[in-house]
Amino acid sequence: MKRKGELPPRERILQVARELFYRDGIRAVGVEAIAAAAGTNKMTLYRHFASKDELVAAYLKGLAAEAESLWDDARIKHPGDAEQQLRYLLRRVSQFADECSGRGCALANAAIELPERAHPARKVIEEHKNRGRERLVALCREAGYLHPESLADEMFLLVEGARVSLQSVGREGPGARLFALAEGLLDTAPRKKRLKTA
Amino acid sequence: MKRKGELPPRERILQVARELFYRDGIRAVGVEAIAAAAGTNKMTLYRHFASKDELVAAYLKGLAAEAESLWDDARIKHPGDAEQQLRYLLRRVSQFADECSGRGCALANAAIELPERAHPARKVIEEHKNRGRERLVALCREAGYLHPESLADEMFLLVEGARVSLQSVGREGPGARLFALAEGLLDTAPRKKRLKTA
DNA sequence: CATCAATGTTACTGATGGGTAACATTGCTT
DNA sequence: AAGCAATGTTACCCATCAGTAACATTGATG
Repeated sequence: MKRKGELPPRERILQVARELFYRDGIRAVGVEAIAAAAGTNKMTLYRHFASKDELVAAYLKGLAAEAESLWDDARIKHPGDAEQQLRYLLRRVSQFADECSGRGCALANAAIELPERAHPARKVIEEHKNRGRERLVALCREAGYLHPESLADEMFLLVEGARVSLQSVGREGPGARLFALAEGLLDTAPRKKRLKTA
Repeated sequence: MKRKGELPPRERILQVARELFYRDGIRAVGVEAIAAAAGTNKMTLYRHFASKDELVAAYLKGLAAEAESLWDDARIKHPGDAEQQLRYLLRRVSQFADECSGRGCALANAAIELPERAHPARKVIEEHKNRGRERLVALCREAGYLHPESLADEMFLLVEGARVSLQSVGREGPGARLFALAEGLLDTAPRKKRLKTA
């Protein structure tokens, strides 16, 4: 049944999982619905994923990888300029918040839906968020800010808050100010004195 | 079966719902489990709540009411002093974030678990969060800040971000800085010139 | 053409979940 | 004691869901 021009079932399943898990919630979507929407069936799904939990973990891992490629984009667009990289990331994240249909961050949502410490998805989520925080601190430091950890955490909280609040106060809520607020931070946060290296 | 000294079944159910829904998630907890943990049974539960969805709405309404009593506390403790009220609220919220077992805001979590626009819980959540935002703006204005909406939204995002990030980066993460960051905001945000009224 | 791996199909299990019916019990009130 | 409302008990119905077994089909490769 392999029609040319079509992705293999595993990829189709992951793609559909992205849409359905994100839109309706992980617990609200059954594996059968995913298989059907992917043009395949439960049996094939279970040949590629050991369990629903593993499918969820794979789904989140794909999202995390994609999100982390943003950092590479930033480095490529503004090589050597940490502050511009920060602003670039900020722009992209704000833009996403504006387009994401009000469901916020899929990783954060999954963490809320799956509180069991042992769930395979939790490791993916925690590692992703922690890496993001560390990278943010590193960029803030590289950009010469005086208190990089504090500034990075503030931006982190603003971004997380903007995405989660989409669901309760909507796109017109406080999240709409994310870009302006965070850029204000970058503008006014204290920096090291620029010592002329020449 | 009404033993003296015990709360009536409705209250016991709501209390148990608070614990279980919050700890394990709404979709993860069945009504039967709640009834049993409340020392009663499904039939009695359904005599007090038309459906699980209504029980969820009632559970969240209770939480919202309790959270909103914080504003009254603040007004009583610091009457006429909007800035001190803000700092008081901030302290209480930070303290909660430190003690809440890492599951963050039950209202925000519920919004993530229940994306259906028609769910009776959504109205409770949205109204609660919007009221909170409005009250925050009002307090910031009353405290004489120059840009009350902007300042209020920034605090709102920090608080929401701190609570949601508990689940992915833990209590030692960026959320641990919530109090310091938000107080810094109150310290440095621009205010109207204090015109002597005397 | 023969083989073999990947996929499809159907049907099933066992568990759980929301919700209800019918009837028994309790305890307060008069 | 009688009555009544709230509660308890048991047994259901029906849907859904994760996961599996057994078997049929396809398609590319040799």
